Amino acid sequence: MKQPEIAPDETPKRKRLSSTARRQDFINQAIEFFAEEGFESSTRGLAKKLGVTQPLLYRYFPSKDDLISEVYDAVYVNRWQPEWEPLLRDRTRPLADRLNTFYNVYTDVIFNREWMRIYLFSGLKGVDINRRYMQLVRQRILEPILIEARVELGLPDVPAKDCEVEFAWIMHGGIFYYGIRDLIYDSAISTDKKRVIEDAIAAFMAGLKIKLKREGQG
Amino acid sequence: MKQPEIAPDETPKRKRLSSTARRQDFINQAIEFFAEEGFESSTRGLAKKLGVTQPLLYRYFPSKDDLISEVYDAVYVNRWQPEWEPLLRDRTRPLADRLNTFYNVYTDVIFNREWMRIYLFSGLKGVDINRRYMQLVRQRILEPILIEARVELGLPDVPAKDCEVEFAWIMHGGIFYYGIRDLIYDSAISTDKKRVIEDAIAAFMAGLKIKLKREGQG
DNA sequence: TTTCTTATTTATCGAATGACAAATTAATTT
DNA sequence: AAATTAATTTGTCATTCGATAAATAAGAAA
Repeated sequence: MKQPEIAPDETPKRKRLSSTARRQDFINQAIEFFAEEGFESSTRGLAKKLGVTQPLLYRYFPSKDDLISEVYDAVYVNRWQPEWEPLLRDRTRPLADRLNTFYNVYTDVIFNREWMRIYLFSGLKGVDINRRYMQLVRQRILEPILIEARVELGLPDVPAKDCEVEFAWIMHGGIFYYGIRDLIYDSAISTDKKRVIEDAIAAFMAGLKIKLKREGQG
Repeated sequence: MKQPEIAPDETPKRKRLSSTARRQDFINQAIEFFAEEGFESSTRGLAKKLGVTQPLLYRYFPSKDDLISEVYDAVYVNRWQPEWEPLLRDRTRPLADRLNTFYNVYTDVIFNREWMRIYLFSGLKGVDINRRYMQLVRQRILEPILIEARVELGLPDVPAKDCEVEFAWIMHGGIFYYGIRDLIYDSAISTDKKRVIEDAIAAFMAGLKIKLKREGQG
């Protein structure tokens, strides 16, 4: 099939974007690209996806690693919502309700192929941003939850013990791993996220109640 | 510094191993190597670790991918212990006891850096052996557990519902994610694995009891 | 229009990669 | 000891990689 010579304007002109717009576009598409192909994938492959030549990337980022750092920031830092934290501390609602709301909105953000794969790839690379992210989860999510639980059970308002944090991690990790099964392995059975979260939280609350009261006695 | 000419025997002679021994050694060290460096790492890097030249690898494996397949088999297939399954079905013991024993011995096998990293790397590559492994866990571990739970609670012995399997996955995933935090992210708090497992199982059993009885009524 | 700036491409470099062929050397067989 | 077999190394090739320098072209300023 010959290309009909109708439109002489069809010659692909170079698009020129403003520096900042182009840069942001590069980062956004780099997230998709590296999430799918891994960080070891080539800058040429990324350039192809972007529809530009490979050296152009180096006009915007000094090196591949610098670009990757920006990808981390865009995924880990920018998508964290500060309103999650007060939500968990809203004592006008039962804690179980708050937890359900939180984990539904939280997983709305992180349960997508991009986020999950970037998280796993960067974790395997040993980048310290992952460790910092887990500290964030611990301090801003899990420890507040444990304090709220004590308060709701009428127990003294003391900081959470390590083994309690570990217990909260089990619930959090269980929910997280559901996302991995769904988005990385395509192996989730139920697609009813809300229901899965509900059951996970119910078990956590039941288990925590027993655990805290037993500790209170011993 | 000159090398002192004391020992003329010191000249590094080539070691010659039997074909099968060499092959097995290659696979074992390839597990370590790829677990640490990722499957994208070079065959030259592996050869250096092995103390041989890179082309020798091609005497034993037709291609890099073939070697990687053998690594999968060695990790996923060979380390699975068939005795785990009857252990879960031993009705002379309370189910909670059986679960504790099982998860302690199971995690003795999979909670090591090699296993965990190979699992995550291959999962991200989308190799189907991961999906098959998860099916194995579901059919040989989780579904049997759910049947045993029904029996112990005096409920009718019917196959597990999807949402029950999902609930069992939450516990399993919670324990699994504890391993990831410990071995991949160095972020586990408690190193008392036994205790963490105990709490996870207690919450699961408490939650399941409620869940099954409620289902039995509705 | 002409000049100037800068976004983008072309061309290329040196290093690293998977893979193969041929030469070498150790062990086994005769 | 000589001959044969097989394990291992040396040498190399074609690609691909991240990165840089120089050339080109689009848009803004004059």
